[in-house]
Amino acid sequence: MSMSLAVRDSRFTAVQAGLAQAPWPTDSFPDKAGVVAGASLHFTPDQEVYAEGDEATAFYKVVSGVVRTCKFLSDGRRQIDAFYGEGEVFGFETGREHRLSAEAVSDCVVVPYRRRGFDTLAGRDDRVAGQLFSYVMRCLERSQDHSLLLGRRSASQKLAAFLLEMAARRPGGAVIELAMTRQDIADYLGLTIETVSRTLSQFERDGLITLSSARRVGLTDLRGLRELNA
Amino acid sequence: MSMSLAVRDSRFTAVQAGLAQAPWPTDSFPDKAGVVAGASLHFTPDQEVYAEGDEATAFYKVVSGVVRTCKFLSDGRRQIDAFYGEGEVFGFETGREHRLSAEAVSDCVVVPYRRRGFDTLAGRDDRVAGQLFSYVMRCLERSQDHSLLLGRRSASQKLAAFLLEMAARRPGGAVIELAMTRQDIADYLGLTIETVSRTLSQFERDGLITLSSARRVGLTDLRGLRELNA
DNA sequence: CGGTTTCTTGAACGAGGTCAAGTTGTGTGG
DNA sequence: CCACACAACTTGACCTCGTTCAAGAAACCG
Repeated sequence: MSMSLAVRDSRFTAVQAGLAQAPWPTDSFPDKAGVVAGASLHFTPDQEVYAEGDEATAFYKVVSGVVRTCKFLSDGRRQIDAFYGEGEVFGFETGREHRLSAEAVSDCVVVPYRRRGFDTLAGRDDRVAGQLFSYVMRCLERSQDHSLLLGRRSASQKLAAFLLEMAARRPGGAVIELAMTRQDIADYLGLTIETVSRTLSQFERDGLITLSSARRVGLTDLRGLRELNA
Repeated sequence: MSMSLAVRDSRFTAVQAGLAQAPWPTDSFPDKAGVVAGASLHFTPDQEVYAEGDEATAFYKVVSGVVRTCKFLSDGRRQIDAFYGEGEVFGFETGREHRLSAEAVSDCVVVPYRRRGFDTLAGRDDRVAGQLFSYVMRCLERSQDHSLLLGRRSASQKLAAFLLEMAARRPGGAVIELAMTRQDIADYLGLTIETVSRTLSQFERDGLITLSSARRVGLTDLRGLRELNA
C-alpha cells in the first residue's frame, strides 16, 4: 500500500501540472477501486497509442499534446471521431477491445489507467465512479454534437463550428494554433483536404479569420463565424 | 480533495436502480435508491416527450413503441440523433437542461425516472452504478457509430447500415417493419427524403431488399447489404 | 540549398439536393 | 361501398456543392 501511495503521489504531481487549465475537475484518479495509473507515456506525431481491435487494458488521460481517435475504412479513408487535448480522457470501453484507434496528433504525453473492469470500479469508490461517469458523459455530449455537425451542415458551417470548438478549448483568446493537419481536419469533418483549404481561404477573404500561417488562425470575426451556424 | 466535484458529477450514479440484466433488461426500475418511477406515460406519433431546453427532471425507459431524439436547425431542418425501442433508455443529462428534444415516432409508452437533488448519494445501490454506466456507454457507442456513418459514407452505404441496424434490433428475421417515415430516416442519415426513396427503390431493383409496402422491408440479400459498407 | 511533405488553387465532374409532378395509401363522410 | 381529401411516398429533370484530378506554391528539414 505504501508502494502504491508513492506511485500515486508522483503521478499526481505530473498530471496536475498538465491539468492547470482543464475545463473539468483536476484531481486524478485515486490508486484504488480498480484503477491503477501507469507511468506516463510519450508519443511522437502519428504514433499509435492503441489500434482498433487491441485489447482494452486501460484508458488514458492526456497530459500534454493532442490525441485523435479514429477508424479506417476499407477504401483507406479515415474518419476521425474526436480530438483530445490536455486534461481530457479517452479510450473507455465496456467490451474487451478498443473500437477505435488512438494516435498522437502532436508530440504528446498520456497517462494510462489500467482497468480491472468497470463494475468493480464503479462499485468501490464513489469519487472514481463519479469522475469516470462525468468523463463518459462528456464524451457522449461531444459525440452527439459531432453527429449533428456531420449530418446536415455545409462545408463552411462545419469549418466555422470546428474553429469555434478549437477556440473554446484553448481559452487563449482570438488566435488558435492548430495541432492538426488539413487532412486531420478533413477527416474529422467528413470533407476533403481541398475543401477545407478552399473554405478557410474564403473565410480569410471574407474577413472572418486571419491565416498568419497555415496552422495559426486568428478569429477576427467571432460573431460572423457563429452566425454561419445560425 | 475535490469530493464536492465528484459528488456533483455523479448525480446520475446516485439516481438509478435495479437494472439487473445487461444489456437491455426489460424489467422496470424499483422505486428506491434515489430513483422514483412515475406512472407510465403514453404518447401518440409526433408528440413531444420533452423539448430541447426543458429542465431535465427525469430520464426515461421505453416500454413499447419507438422514440426519437433530435435537434432542430434554424432553417427548420431537423437532425435525428437516435431512435430508441423497447427496453432502451434515453434522456440522461449531466446539465440542468435537455440538450435534445425527444418525440414519439409511433404510439408508445415510456416510464420516467425522476432525478432527485445532489444530496442523494446516501442510500445508493452500488450494484446499480455499473448498470447506468452500461446504458450510457451503449449510448456513446451508438453515437460514435452514428458519427462514423454520417462522416464518410455514400447514400447507399448509409441506407444499408440503417437497415442492418434496424434488423439487428428486432431479431424477427429477415423482414423488418419500420416505425418511422422516410423523413425520419432522411433526418437520421443526413439525406433528403427523395434520396432515401430513390436508394431504397434501387436496392429493390438490385435484389437486395423487397418492399412489400413502404414500411415493410424484406432483407433479401443480407450479405450484399453488408458488403456495401465493406 | 534540394527533396519532401503540406498546403493552395484551378477546372471538370458527379452524387445528392432541389423543384415539380405523379402515385399510392389511408381515413372520413356520404 | 364509393368518393374525396390528405398525407406519405415515388419518380423525373435539372442544378449545386463538394469531390476529383491536376498542377503549383509554401513550409520544413537533413
